[in-house]
Amino acid sequence: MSEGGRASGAEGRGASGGRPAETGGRPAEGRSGNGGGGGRGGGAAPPAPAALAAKVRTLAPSMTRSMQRVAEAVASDPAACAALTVTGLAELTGTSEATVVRTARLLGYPGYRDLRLALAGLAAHQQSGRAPSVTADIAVDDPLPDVVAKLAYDEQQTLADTAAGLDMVQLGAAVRALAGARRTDVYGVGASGLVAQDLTQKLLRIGLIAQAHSDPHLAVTNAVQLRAKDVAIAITHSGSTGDVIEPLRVAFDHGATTIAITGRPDGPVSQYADHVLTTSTARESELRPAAMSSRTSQLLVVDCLFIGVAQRTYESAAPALSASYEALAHRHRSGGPSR
Amino acid sequence: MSEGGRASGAEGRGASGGRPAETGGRPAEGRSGNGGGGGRGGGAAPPAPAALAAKVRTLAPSMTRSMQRVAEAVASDPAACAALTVTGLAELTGTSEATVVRTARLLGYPGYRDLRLALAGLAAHQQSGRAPSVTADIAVDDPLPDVVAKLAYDEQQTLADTAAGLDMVQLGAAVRALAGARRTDVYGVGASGLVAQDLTQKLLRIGLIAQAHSDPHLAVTNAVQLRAKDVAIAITHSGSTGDVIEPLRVAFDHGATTIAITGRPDGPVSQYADHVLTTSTARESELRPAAMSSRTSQLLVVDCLFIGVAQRTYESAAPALSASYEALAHRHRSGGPSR
DNA sequence: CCTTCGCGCGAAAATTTCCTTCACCTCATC
DNA sequence: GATGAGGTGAAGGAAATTTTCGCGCGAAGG
Repeated sequence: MSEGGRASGAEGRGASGGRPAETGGRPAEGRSGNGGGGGRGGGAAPPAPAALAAKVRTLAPSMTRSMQRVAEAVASDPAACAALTVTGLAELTGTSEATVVRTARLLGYPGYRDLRLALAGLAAHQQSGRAPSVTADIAVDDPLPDVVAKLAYDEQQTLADTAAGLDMVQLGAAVRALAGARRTDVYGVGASGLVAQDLTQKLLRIGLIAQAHSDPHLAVTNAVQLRAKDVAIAITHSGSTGDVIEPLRVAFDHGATTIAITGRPDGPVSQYADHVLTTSTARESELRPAAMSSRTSQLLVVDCLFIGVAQRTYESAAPALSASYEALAHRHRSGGPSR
Repeated sequence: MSEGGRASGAEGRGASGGRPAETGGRPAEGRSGNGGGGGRGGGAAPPAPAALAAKVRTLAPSMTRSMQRVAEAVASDPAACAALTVTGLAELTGTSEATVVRTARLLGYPGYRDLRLALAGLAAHQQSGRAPSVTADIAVDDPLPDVVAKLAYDEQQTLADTAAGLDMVQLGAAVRALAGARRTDVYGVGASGLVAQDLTQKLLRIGLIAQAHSDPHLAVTNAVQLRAKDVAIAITHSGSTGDVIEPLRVAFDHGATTIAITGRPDGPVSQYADHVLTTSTARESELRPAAMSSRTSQLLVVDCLFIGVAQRTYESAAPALSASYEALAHRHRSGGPSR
């Protein structure tokens, strides 16, 4: 075979651009018959992107009986055929390997191998095509895979909504306040309490002084200590959680810069907030309380705050980050994953 | 690219005799096979439909250098790799055919042939999706709007990867265990501790008995109390957090059903886990530690668990949900401060 | 009805591609 | 510096794909 090496001739990195063999030019079109139509190098025959079924129908008349059987099998169930070897497909269609290869050639591929690749792509394409009910609410009898898909989709949606709805001016102001704060208090109860803690953990990691409060009494007690240049953040989805508003009000009255992260910017909490960051409110269903998606939204806002602050205080944040990382290293069991 | 000085430098050093737990037998044999749930024995590991990039990132740390090169090539340009034979890809990555095959195996495919097929499918998939312009890492001098966009995009990606990579068999088994549990303990420290609390809060809301532990000592103390029919869940991104593994081990030894939620399914934590739920690992950058995206991923898994359990226990969950909702209603005020 | 010819078809050889085994080499540990 | 445990690639074997070649069926002509 003069064609010799696609692979061997590759000689490496150039390969990424064009495929090895073709670029070099075929030595001699020794291949008789077949009009060379199959070769990608020679003709302008596109490997057929996804319109395979159409091609099958177009070419069907010019096919022999056996080839039609193969073509039909391929067109009707690409996924199944992609999983079969040449021998398997031959058996399935009651034909021979040679016929399968001939069919692949007729469809425009150099051989069965490439047809199979295209088939796999087509199958994947079809797979993605069907996901119609994902947008529906989660039902009690949804199978697990649907639950996962719906949840992931919903949360993605929440993220997009949040990002789109974030007021950059408010965010910027909040970041500036945080970056220059002497200390920062974060108030949140329930699910929002976890978000408050998350923010606190992050701020501590870059060397800032921050504390989260879930206990309303302690929160107020601490809020009294705040003064100008300090920052207080209240996190509440409803915007009307008294236990969180109260400490924020105290902080506000004592001259601290106050920030509210809420899904209801028109709620009571905003009264005492210098800056309001709005989280998105996703539709809720019985199985999926609002708290669930609000958490996702809140966390994104918190992350944005964190990154923003880290950027502005990069000089001190970077060392602090690595320091906290180092400090934790030994907590990971040695003998762990080898690599 | 992310591997410069990979985080795991910490874990690397110890490596005293511990094979990655993947295939290794469990320390305590003779436990129920649990309906073939165990994925390790060569169970029905899904060959990964389109979540290949995620899988690469998940498994990259447990790969050798050469394999990482192959994996990276595959992940960065699936289309090009799909066009290459085993020899071609070996040359492209400067490795040997054996290494390519080994990598394919590690990614969950029987051999390179099947990886190649999946690659073709992935390529077709990417073809349809637009190339997002915000894939770059977050830089120190990024303006705030870019930060928000990138963060949101990254987290969306993380969600998609997680959903795609979740093993439904394991998830189903975990849900069943939780739904039938007498009590549930959840272990997590640091950022994962917040996720543990989140899960606990949710389970409590539907009337289950659950408790989160961040204190390793208390966690172990509690783990001793567990017995068959109880469930213990460990949440750790690294898969090698001793403070979390220890209580899980104790629970495991006492006969409880154990579940691990980790980004490193090959890590030590899996040794003591009846069911392993894998979270996705996003690429990390200096400003965006891995802990950040792992949290998103973990939360999705936790949400899936929650919904799954709520479905299975709907009769009791629904009333419990509304009851807890009612109980909190008065905490939200419409006007001024109360109390 | 028989012969001749063309052509579709498949079995098996030829070849490429993929997988496995084994020995070498590197690196880490003692 | 010795020792051992993998990572790594080269070569050989297995499986796939592609090509070759001849059989058999049906049609046209004798």
